[in-house]
Amino acid sequence: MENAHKRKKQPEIVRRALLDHAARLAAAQGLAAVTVQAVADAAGVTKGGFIHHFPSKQALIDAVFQELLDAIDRELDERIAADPEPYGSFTRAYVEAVFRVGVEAGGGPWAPLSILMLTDADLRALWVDWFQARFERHRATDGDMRHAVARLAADGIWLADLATMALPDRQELRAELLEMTRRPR
Amino acid sequence: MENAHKRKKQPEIVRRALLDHAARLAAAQGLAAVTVQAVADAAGVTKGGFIHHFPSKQALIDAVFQELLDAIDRELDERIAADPEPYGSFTRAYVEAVFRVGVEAGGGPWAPLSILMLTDADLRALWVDWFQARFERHRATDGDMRHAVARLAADGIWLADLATMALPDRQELRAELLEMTRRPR
DNA sequence: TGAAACATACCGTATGTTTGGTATGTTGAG
DNA sequence: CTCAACATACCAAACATACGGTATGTTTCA
Repeated sequence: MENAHKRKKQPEIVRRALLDHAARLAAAQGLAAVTVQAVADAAGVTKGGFIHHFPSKQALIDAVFQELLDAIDRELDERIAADPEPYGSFTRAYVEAVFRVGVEAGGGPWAPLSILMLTDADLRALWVDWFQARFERHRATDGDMRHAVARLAADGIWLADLATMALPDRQELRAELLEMTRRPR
Repeated sequence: MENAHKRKKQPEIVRRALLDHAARLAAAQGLAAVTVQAVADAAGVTKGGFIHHFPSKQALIDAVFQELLDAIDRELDERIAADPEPYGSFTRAYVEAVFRVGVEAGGGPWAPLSILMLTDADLRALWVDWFQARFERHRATDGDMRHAVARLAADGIWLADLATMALPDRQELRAELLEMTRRPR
């Protein structure tokens, strides 16, 4: 993507590249590595070009975060819709989504999102708001203490993944957490 | 602590202040806010004074991290020693230590330690090593999957605390996790 | 008096942002 | 249809700031 000056203009492509590379950089090397210069370089654009698409660095970060949040939102919706049993369906979707990360190459939306929210206090607040609102919708089916424990453990898992910490057998762990979402007999 | 130049010199006090304020800053505003200047100011000292006690910023960060790790290590030892039942004692200590944070004012060692290890990759590695070694000592009593789940949930809890996320009734949650550390009947 | 415990002044660098310009696309009046 | 007027999409450079670190001076204490 060299010399954008003399090529056909493709603002959507550039904008997308900026968002993607920012997320990638954050996941790979932390938020500190997400500098305007680095992102611009990765997207094949100068700092000026960067600032044309996003008025500030924070604006880009916010946009990335919002996109990731939306992606997770959609993923949860899909999983819940595909689940025949309403009871605990939200928690199951949450757990499954987290476990998907370890499998996927890019790590899905979770990896960069984790980094961002752990580093930036404002984004953390956004995450909290999002989760509260989301959980409110599922309180009837996922309000049990066991569900809360399962989700908290899931959080612990992506935290462990983030730190590349060794974990007990993933499949067994996954089964255990999913079992907690079922109605106790 | 103004004008350290003309007051009685108290190196231990200053050194302590540097460590404490660094931890406090990290917990409150992230590792990015822990600049040499900010820490020095908070401790009522100039950059020169800072550098006299710690040869570099990283040296301070490392010292803070090591101190927090030691503090947690001791806390776990004490709790385990006071626990009459060996089975699951490490996990119980871990869970209880995490729950103490929400109660304590400063947030205990966990808050700053979390921020540090989540932001700094090298410190993360140190944490992982520490935990591996620590866990190895307790594999016999705390090797069950239920123990792992309880600890992961505990991690999720201090993460929630970090983000000041609302949680279900803490006492009930604590009881649930502790129950998971007991021998299944 | 000498060393420890600071303070002051300064440097190089990296970063986010601003500015001023240029090339490309779009639109609407005649 | 066309061409002037405008808007969009960039580039290149300069700028201001904040950072970590160094070098050197000054005060206090044993």
